[in-house]
Amino acid sequence: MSTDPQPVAENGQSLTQAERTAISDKAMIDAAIELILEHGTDKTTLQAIGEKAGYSRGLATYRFGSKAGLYDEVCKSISRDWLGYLKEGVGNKVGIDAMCTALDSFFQFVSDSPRDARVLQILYCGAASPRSEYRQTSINIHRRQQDDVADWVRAGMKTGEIRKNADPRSIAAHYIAYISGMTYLWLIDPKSVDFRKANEDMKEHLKLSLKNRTAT
Amino acid sequence: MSTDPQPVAENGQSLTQAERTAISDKAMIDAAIELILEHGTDKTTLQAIGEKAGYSRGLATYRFGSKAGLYDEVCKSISRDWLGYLKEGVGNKVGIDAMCTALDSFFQFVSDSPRDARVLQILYCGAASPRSEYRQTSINIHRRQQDDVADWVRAGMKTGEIRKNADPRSIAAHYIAYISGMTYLWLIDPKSVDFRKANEDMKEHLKLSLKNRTAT
DNA sequence: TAATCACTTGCTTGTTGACAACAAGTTTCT
DNA sequence: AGAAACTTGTTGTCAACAAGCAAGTGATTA
Repeated sequence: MSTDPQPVAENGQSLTQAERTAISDKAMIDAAIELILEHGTDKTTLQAIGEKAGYSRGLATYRFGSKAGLYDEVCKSISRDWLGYLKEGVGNKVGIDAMCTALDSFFQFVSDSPRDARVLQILYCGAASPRSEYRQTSINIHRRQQDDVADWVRAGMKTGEIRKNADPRSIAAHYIAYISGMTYLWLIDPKSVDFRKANEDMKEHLKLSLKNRTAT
Repeated sequence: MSTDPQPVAENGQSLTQAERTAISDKAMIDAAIELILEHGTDKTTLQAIGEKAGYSRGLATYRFGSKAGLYDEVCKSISRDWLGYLKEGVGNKVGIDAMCTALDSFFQFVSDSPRDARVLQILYCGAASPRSEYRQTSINIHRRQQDDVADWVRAGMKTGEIRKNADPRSIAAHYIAYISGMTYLWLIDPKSVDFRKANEDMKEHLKLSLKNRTAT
């Protein structure tokens, strides 16, 4: 629909194979994001995805193997974007500062790309089903997020900023659970939640509960 | 399979219509819970549910209208159980005490009925999809939970236990997001999370951040 | 009280259309 | 010419609906 079924480069020359697959992959992932937003994962069909991307009903299966395989790629694709925001914002920060900045980065990501953020959350939710074929992707992402946060906490403890009796893993679990749960609440019922205010409160809360009070 | 297709009361008398539907409804909801745990929502079929419950492949659709209608009832059924735990534990408590006790009640529910808890979380996740037919049920439940928590906070502020500048709605959102997110993490990757310890930390955290420090 | 008959409700079976997945074909690049 | 991208033909599964069968209900009559 939106794309030429036989795309041609700007200069009129024909495309390489690699370019063709890159273009069609992106077109299908974008189409999938649009359709998931509109109809949810269950009710979007591979036919609709292929045709919205400007190809045939069969290409999505051919390329990604299965519906779950495509969703897995969508999940990874959006995650990469989000990771870009995170790296840009947090950089080499550690401790409370890193945790607060990551909250800002996430809010920025949700504000800039609410559609992607919604779809990512929908896909994470889909991974909750037993036998979900992209569950492992969600597990890996959430494990890694918890590990990163725990590292920030440990580093903050080393500098003396964070109190010595903090439990990095437990704090990381709380922190990631907060983001995950908040995003879920925002997804199903945006009006019921003031994401910005909640994040500001969370930042206060982190400072209050993690700061070393015996500090110099 | 497990139940007689034409059930008969203990005394040998035949059943009333109401009894028959109650029995078959419960059998199908129980069967759905088992099958969702094993195969997830997508891959459990109405045929499998009907037959596991001891009836025909068509009864589930006939009774609940659709697969989503059945899942909606499963969601409500488990929610009622959980609400029982909550009422039993919290009773008329308010403030920090209510919030801490609710965490204990939830952990108790998850420990006593991990299968139900898992299925409930899976269904909440399913409600994240746009056009999910039981999304409204999830919205209502989460709204109500946030309202209850906000009321506890307000009541705690009135008694002077909770600091005057607290924002009940924001605190409630954080609290419910924590539970929701934590349950998700536990669901997809039980090993990555120590639910009991996280709850203990959360309780500490609530006391620390909500207590009125200008108190008598 | 007991028998019967019209009606309602619970439940099953037949059928249809939509869909994912696979296989075999066609077109485009190298 | 061969390989890779892409399309089309086909199959089995499933949700949903519709039509029918069986069991329960309640009023009437004797």
